[in-house]
Amino acid sequence: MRWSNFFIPTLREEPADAEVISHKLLLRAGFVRQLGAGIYSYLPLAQRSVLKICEIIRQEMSAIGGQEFFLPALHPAEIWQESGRWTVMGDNMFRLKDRKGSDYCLGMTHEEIFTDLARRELRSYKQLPQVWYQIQTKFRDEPRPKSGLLRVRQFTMKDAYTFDIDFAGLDKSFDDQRAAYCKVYSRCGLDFVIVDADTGAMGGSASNEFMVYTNAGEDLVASCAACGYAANTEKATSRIPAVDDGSEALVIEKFPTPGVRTIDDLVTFEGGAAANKQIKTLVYVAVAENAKGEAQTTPFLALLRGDHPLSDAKVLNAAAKLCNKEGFEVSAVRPAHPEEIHDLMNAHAGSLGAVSAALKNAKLFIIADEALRGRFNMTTGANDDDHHFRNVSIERDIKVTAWAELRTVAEGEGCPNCEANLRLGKALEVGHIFKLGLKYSKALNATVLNADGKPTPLVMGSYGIGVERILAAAIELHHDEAGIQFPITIAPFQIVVTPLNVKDAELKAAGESIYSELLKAGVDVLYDDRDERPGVKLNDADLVGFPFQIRIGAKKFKEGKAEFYDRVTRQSEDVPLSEIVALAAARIQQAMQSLNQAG
RNA sequence: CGGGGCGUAGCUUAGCCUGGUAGAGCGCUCGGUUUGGGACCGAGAGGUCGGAGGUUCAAAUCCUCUCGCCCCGACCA
Repeated sequence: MRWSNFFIPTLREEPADAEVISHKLLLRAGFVRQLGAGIYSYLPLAQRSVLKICEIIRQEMSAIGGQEFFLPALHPAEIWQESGRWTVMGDNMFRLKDRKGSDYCLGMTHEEIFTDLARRELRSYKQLPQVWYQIQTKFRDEPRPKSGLLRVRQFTMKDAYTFDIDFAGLDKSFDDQRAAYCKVYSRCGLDFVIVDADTGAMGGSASNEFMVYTNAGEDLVASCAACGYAANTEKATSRIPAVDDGSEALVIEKFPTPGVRTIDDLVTFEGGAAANKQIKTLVYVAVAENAKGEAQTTPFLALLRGDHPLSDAKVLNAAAKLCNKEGFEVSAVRPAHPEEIHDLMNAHAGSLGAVSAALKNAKLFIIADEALRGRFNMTTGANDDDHHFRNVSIERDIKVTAWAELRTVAEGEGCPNCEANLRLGKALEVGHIFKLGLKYSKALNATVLNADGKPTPLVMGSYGIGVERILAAAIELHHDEAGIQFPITIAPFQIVVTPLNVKDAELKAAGESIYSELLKAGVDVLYDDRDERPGVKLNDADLVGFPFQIRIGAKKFKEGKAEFYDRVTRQSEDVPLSEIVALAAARIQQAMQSLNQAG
């Protein structure tokens, strides 16, 4: 490919609309252009990378017996109504009508369509297992598209579905997919962690998310490099050192704390207490709804160690267990309003506490964090403005309704499964695999005859990879101030050959010859034959992120040499012209192998 | 859906408060010089100021409505 005829509209200036790095670089390096919110056109460079990612996926799917399909993106409503997800998917589903007024949608996933095919065509357990997949465009009407290719309304997904006769078969299929996913991400140059995840609207018994640590991510993940533990912070737990409370529980004592409103205030207050010796008392309200949409609220207290942050997700779970009433289900929790707090507690935020003797309402639910279990000689509010208690002994002085994990884990705390420490950070979901079980086969009545001749529902799994997210995540992970540093397996080209001045006939001829020899050697090469200044060509090449460059300049050429440049180290080495093609081919092969054999 | 911001040439933007000829840099075209990290000289092309309505002698500028985009939150297989 010759650069002069290849469409690479690089931008010198940063596009105003882009925020995250991958978005900026994809625009600047000429990979994508935006058509609308969350809708992007992939230009030739992006398409080349996407196709390479797809090819890696295909290889790994084939390796575990996957068969590629191509199913419709346009679906009649009936099949979604049959599974019940026509309503479950709500506003996230793009819907439309045909000329006759019949309802259709654009597929946001393909469980229904694959299951429909399976129920029509699969007859016998002897045909199982089946591993079916496709690489398809998905449509989701995201409430808030953002961050370039990271959260969009139209995107490419590899979605696979497995059909087994029993759950043991599903376990095997799931493990195969999981292993294949590890290979796919490793080959694409992504560091990832696997977390246990909620099955959400997909249903089913187990699921894993494949996450890449990047600040552009939307989830907070805690993980342990030593043992592989990883969890969303909505679920993650950790080991923390015990706090020494002294040898014996002292007598509880009320004392004045004028002006003290916060944990920090009390730390510095004369006669106060360290944050980890305080009990933080938060007033929350659980909101429950019944099927008619009627709402009920239940106030409760959440207790935490003074220096521990509350996890919204964890407190919601804990409250849901406690506050569900006949026909009502807790759907949300919120902090109580200041008036509500005063009505409940007789004091304002800053002087609140859960000590039974000072509680206005003795029946108030109290959920305490596990980190407080067994603690004594602690300090907390007295439910009397400007007063606190010291020497509070949790089990003696507070009537805890329920103990629960309420706190959010923090960077560097101990892994719950081993002796190492947790890493905490924002992460991006690049894949999600589910053990669906019987959910869809039952809903759609997809059965085969088992060995006893009885109809048995198919046991299913479903497995998704966000293709463009791999591209964007690779850029988030691999870039510098000059541009992208592509993992060679998914780079649009493996190498660019750059004569620094094409008006110099000798340089041009050398470039042409190296280019054609690399082509002959099977290298994926771009030839920069543009009549541009050297600075433009070199900056463009760094921006686009080709892993290697061969630079042919007048000075070195006179010595019979050209330069072999490595995008990551940004170092070049002088190589005799007669050897440079062989060297480049060897380096490229080496780089490809080291990624392809990773994981 | 709540909060905030922004729509002016292909890109980045000034002008808007205080109404009066729409400007710059980059990019683009032509000619010349130049060629190792986004050159220089000269000449040029390119703008319904997101859209509609209103106020006014006069609207990019003020008012109303509307569409679109970005960010934060809610939401999110």
